Amino acid sequence: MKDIARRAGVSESAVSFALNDRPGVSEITRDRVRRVAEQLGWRPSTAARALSGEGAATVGLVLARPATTLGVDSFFLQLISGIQEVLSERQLGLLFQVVEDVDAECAVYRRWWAEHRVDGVLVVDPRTDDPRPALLDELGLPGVVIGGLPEEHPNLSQVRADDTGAMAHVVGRLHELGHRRIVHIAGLSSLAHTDRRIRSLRAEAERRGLAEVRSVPTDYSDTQGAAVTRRVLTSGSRPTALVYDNDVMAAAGAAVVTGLGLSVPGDVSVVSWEDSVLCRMVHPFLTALSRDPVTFGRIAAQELTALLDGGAARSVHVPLPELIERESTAAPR
Amino acid sequence: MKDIARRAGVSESAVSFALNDRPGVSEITRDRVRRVAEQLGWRPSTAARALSGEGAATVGLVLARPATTLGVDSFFLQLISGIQEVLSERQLGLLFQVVEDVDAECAVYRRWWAEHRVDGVLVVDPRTDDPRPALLDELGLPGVVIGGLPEEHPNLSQVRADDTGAMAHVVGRLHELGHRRIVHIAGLSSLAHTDRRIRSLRAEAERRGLAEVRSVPTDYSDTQGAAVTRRVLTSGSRPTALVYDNDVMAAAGAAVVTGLGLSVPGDVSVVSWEDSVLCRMVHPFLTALSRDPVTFGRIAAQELTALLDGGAARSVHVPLPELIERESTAAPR
DNA sequence: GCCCGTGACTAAAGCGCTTGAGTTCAACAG
DNA sequence: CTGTTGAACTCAAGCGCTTTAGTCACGGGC
Repeated sequence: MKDIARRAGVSESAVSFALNDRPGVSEITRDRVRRVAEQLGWRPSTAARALSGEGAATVGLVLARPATTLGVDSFFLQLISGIQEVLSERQLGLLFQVVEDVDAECAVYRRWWAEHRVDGVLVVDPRTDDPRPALLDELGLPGVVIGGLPEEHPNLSQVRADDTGAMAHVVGRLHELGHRRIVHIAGLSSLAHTDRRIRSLRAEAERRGLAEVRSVPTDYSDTQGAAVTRRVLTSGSRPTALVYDNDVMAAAGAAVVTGLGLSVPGDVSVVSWEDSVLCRMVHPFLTALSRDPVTFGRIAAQELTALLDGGAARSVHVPLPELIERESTAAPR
Repeated sequence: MKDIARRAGVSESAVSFALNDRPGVSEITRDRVRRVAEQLGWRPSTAARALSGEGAATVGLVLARPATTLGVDSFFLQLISGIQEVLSERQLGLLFQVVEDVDAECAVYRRWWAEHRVDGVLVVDPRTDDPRPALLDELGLPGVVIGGLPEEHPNLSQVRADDTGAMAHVVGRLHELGHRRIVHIAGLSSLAHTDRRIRSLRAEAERRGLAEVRSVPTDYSDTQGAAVTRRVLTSGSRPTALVYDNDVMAAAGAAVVTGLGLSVPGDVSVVSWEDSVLCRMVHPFLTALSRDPVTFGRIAAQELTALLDGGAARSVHVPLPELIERESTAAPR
């Protein structure tokens, strides 16, 4: 900037004003300064900016998952890609970290905030009893929760997926087909959306007078998905429809169904709460709820930038996922 | 730091020395300062550090892929998780960005470096004719290439996968089983490792006197994997073994094989150059090369920190992937 | 002709840390 | 007892930018 000032024949402050579209310089000087800056290939040093109170021009995202559980998930990279679309428009960086558990995640937030590394964070995988909102409050760190907590929160924005609506839709469709015994092979019970889905299922079943409907939580792995499937199909009165909380379990589960000599969808219908190549890769092709993680990310990032611009926290909803009916659902025989 | 200095009764510089394990303070003052700092919950401001010449304590990683191609890939999150293990030990942040293409990637490097946002970068998906090494050279930006370029490079470290060895192993095993007509359904031909695998295949086939062996490049998608599989199986003399450059294509391909009324592995053996849940989810289970992306990332991050510490650039190799033989490979009928 | 207001621009402090050039003082050799 | 050394510590500048409190000149109203 000193160079620019010299070459443009003005003071450093004038350069700062000119380059930041602040009043205090005439249009013609502004232009001159801009040209010189361009010519010199000047870029603001984020460090200096951050130091003089502007914030770090960076948002943080930490993913709390053991290394082994990673990579089952196509959801995340797409989410991030949506986030980036918005962030890069505003020249915001994304500081990313993966850690083992929520405690470590909290520690990361503390550190980032103390070191002035981020201006705000995107919180994923909200939990039923989540320590993070309180922490962000305590720190005063702006954040948006991707997925939605059970309650509203005065300082955090939330991007909510309508799990209740989606569940009602799925159950409705299955009921319509004639299913009355449905088992929901759920994900981690510590996650808020798992809990939400389980409750919604119960509520919807009640509303429709379906007695034999229940949820079984798992860890999302193909192994548990398969194990639970085997168990529910071989004990008690057999369900005619299975709803899986992700694609991997659905695929593994469908394989178990056929392995037991039953047919999909003849004997058992299968629905995956996540669409991916996998659903079109196993036979029969799996009926799936298709969410749009890219849009999800985009919205979340927008909310965060709004928050950083001083906007008030709020809750927004992403569009209801669409149920793509493929070959794995039909009326029960 | 001013506060710490005051409370500990020393100058700010003494505090700096004490906290950074630099000589110039007695052990007893150092301890005192440390205690006060601890008590005050002090954390260095990265911005200030960066500004006074210390670097940004951050490394960059940009992924150049169109949004749609993302998420097919379990490789990346695992890679990143390995990277993080090493980075977080050293309190280094990871600045992450996904962009559409390599040009955009180059622009990001320029910006990051000009803005002093990163100290070094991890370069993924090296290409046959890659503009990035030259750029990093021009900028003087330290980098390590994950995957390995065709040639060595004076300033960039490389973490190389032994594609040649792996290919030799796969072909050797198939030959041993009695296969003589092998088709390699490769990935993007612009990627260096694709080229390497194609060459290795040719070389190994020549060495073993196998005439009917070839590679067909694709875009890694299940669609192209399926299409190419159909083509090679229905035209000319039918291969007895197919080697796919990723798991998604292998699974899609295997489905096509059975769809054509052929049996896996009776008529056609299938090998996937990537292991994942998917390989144990389709029937028959797929024989796969099992790499370890976490280790890969860990090694890459280590090389980068070495480089940042002033070490010389060098090439290291990751362990040879293991061929996990499942149900999709056998002697041809 | 004087005063004030205003728009254009400058001077200088400050953000939190590092660092090289001092300063002080105790210990020790001569 | 003096001179020297070196360890322990302080001073102050500087990193690149923002920002507040100016300065300065010009024009218009009285």
